[in-house]
Amino acid sequence: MTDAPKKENKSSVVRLYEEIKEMAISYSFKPGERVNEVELAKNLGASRTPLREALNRLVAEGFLTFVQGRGFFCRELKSREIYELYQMRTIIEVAAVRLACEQAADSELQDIQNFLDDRTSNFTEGTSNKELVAHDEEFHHMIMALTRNSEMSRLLGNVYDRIKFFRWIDMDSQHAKSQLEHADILKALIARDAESAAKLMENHIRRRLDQITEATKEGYSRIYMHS
Amino acid sequence: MTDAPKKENKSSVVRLYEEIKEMAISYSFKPGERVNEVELAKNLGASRTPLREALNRLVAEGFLTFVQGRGFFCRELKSREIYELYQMRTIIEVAAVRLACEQAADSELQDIQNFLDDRTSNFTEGTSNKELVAHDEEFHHMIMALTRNSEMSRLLGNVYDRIKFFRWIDMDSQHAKSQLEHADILKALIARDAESAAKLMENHIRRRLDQITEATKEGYSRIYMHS
DNA sequence: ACAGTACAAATTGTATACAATTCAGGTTTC
DNA sequence: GAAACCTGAATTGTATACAATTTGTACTGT
Repeated sequence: MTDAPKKENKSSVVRLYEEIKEMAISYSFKPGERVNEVELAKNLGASRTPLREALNRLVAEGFLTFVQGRGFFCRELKSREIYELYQMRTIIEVAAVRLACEQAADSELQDIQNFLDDRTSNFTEGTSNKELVAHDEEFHHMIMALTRNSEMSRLLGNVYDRIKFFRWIDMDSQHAKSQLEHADILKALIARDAESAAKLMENHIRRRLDQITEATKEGYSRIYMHS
Repeated sequence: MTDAPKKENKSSVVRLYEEIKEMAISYSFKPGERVNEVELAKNLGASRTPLREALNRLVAEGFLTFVQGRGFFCRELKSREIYELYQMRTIIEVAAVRLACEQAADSELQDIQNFLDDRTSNFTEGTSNKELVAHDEEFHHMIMALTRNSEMSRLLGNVYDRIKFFRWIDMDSQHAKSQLEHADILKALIARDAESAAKLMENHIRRRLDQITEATKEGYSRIYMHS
């Protein structure tokens, strides 16, 4: 029996939170744009009360900003913020891969190996960027799970969501190299070589950051980028 | 003149958020206890609408939990969660002190030196635990600020708030040793010795965690502690 | 032209009403 | 005696009403 037939009793707030979060991740709101509450409430089929509760959560998570008396706004596209988030991501994941090296069971590493093998064979030309990013993310989340630190996992999820838009743009010609790097990181983990696993992870992420800054400078999303 | 007569520009939501956050930090709500919305709203002089908006923010920040149809609850006192937060704190701060070593201006390090000197001379027997913790926190925030990473600063603030209750309990006989360790960390920073600064910071925090786990095991707050 | 102003429209801020759900208790049933 | 089951009270979930504030715009005087 699967999860399907269960009575769907998600509250409005949770549903709205998830839907609006998706919109924020993909920049359905334009950067800096004010969120019109009555309009959004009507579009999502709810009233302003649960809507504002959801918006307040998203403010706390860094997807929106809030100005007293003026309302909720989409976060800006600041390259500084992207940089900071990538720096944070690096720090967390490098530490995570070190912890994983000590704590992971052999079988867990084997699971990740299987996951990678499975995907490389199933890859086709038609795979979308979003799917590639999702796959990439899953690898990193699997490593993170080995730390047994749910707070850090949650944090990493938040960071990933906030930079996802840029990863979608950037994933074009990177997934092949990226997959090789994943394999290398895992190899170091299986060899229980924390030092080189950490180094590989650091370079892996730094390279992505370099690409992003390059891409934004070259105008991939110049329509949006402000500073 | 005190706070009363000035036109209070802050919205209800922001005021409620701050007040309830203080209550959550200090466990004015008992662990696991449900937050009664009408009662709390009455006590804080507002209606349920802005109250719930504030509560939703605090859920997103990890101070409260939310269960569909049952309402908002004070977070539990799980030693596992404390451990995870301390581990996260260690990772962030060790990385921060490394970054600070590269990036800080000499004058900024001198400022921190002055801050420490100032406080050691101003310390008296009557200083409360809360003040000592606040002073301790400020040192760490000053180091963090040297990374120029506002996202990491914000995160560290959240982590500190969530473990503050335990630091209050635990600060009793530690501040003297703690201050010496702060001086050592700063010395390593001034010498631009990232490796030893990182090592000192790691030990500094690990020792606190050891004390906390010890303290909780010995029953400092057995009234509260669940698992 | 342009800064300032007045005023209407749009929008946010908050209280309240009521529906939906959960909870507490006593009662019945086995 | 314990589990299942009612039923009214308490509590949460959400829509709506209206007050407070902000915004857009036409108008005014210089």
